[in-house]
Amino acid sequence: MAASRSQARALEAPRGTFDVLPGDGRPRRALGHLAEEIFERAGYGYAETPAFESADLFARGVGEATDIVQKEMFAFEDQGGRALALRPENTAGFCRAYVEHGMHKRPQPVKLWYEGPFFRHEAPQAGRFRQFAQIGAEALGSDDPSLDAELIVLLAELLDRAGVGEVRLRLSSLGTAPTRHAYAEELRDYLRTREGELSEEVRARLDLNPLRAFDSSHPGTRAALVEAPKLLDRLEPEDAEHFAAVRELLDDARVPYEVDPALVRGLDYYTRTVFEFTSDRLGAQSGVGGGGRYDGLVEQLGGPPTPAVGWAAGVERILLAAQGEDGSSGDGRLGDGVRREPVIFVALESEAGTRAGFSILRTLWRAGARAEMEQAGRSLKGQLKQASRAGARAVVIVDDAGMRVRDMRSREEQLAADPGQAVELALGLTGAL
RNA sequence: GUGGGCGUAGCUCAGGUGGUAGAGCUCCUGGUUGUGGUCCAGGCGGUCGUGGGUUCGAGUCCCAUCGCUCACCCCA
Repeated sequence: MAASRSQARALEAPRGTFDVLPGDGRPRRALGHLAEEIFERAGYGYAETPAFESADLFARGVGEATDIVQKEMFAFEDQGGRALALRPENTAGFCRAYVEHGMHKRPQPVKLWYEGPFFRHEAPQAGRFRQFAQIGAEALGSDDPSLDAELIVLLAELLDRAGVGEVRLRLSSLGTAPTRHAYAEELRDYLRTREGELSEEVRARLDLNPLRAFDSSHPGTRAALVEAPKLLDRLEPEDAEHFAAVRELLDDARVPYEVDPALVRGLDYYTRTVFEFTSDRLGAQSGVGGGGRYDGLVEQLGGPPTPAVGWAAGVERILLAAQGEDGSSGDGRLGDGVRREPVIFVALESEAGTRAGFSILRTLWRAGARAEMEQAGRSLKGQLKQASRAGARAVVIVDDAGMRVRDMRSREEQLAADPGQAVELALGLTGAL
């Protein structure tokens, strides 16, 4: 993966980015197609927002106190002095678009899905990049628990059909903002009484966001948290009801999950339901997809009060998990099913053949056939080898005398009187006629 | 940002105790195979990450630096 020449160094892809080469391209595209199929069936419309937005959107949307905003944003100024940032996630952007385009006037809920690149300035690691792709879905405009369940079911289906293998689904509820804030106070007070046992990081964050203590792997912190009050026990009755309804629907759908009171998502906007799918096929970055409800976000961004749910899944992580241990095939579902039409290869035995060959190539394309022509000056032997590699069923060989069509299976050749007949013969061999 | 591992041809890697670069694969050519998927031969391809130092001489030793990678952290 690493280039090595110093000359090339300056021209390497930036740290934390990667090139998608043809080999990786197929499963990647297949994942997108799979997502499209799943979402369209469920009534989700494809939407896109810009790859960069006003930096303020993320500060207000994602949360000033989050790591994402505090230290991971690619922020910059444009020539007009506007403060912009590459989007670190999509929810804030969709909410902005929802407000900007008055989507609250549409039939609710508005269901959207997306796929695209996101940017976070983090130290790269297995499954973690500075530019990465996410597939995600959001449903805005209803607090119905069936939306929470629906989105989780859709994500479960996507992961399953992508072939990521066994996943774990953790589920919890954060309640609404006020209960969460009250709980944060309570937790902070509790943790203060055991401050000596906590890790330095957790102590430093105590004021900013005590809930984050639950993410810590520090032994002392974990021990102190065992006896800590649980947010789930502090939910308002209607939040608890909502959570129970979501669980009921998941039970009915036979989606296995575990309720994990320690599940705290790192974005400030979450309310009520939160969830995360993890896979042990990944390294330390075990999360393949996750999300939750963000009932206050649209309003916070200047829109009408609008409950909403959504999730995002990491494309690279799904691909990584779907790859399996052996590194290549794995469950092998992504893109393996696509049947490809046979190719017709146009071989040139003389330089003068280029014009005739190119004309035949265009005719084949217009006829809807897959066709390629020799363009590297190879010997005929090399051309046939190339035709083989390209998956050719027929080869049209053009020379000074005329042209003939070779059947790559029987190795038999037929003379063609003119280009029209050559095309006909070739199409006949590939079954395209 | 911090720590561990690693940086030799496009890819995967060899290169005890320093002596001035190799293999396999890929690609191309020729031969063979009925002009292709086998086999044989040949060829293209490397400022040994970079800079400095020690030395008559460094891919091999020392220092620095950059990059990759894994982990912490955080998250998709």
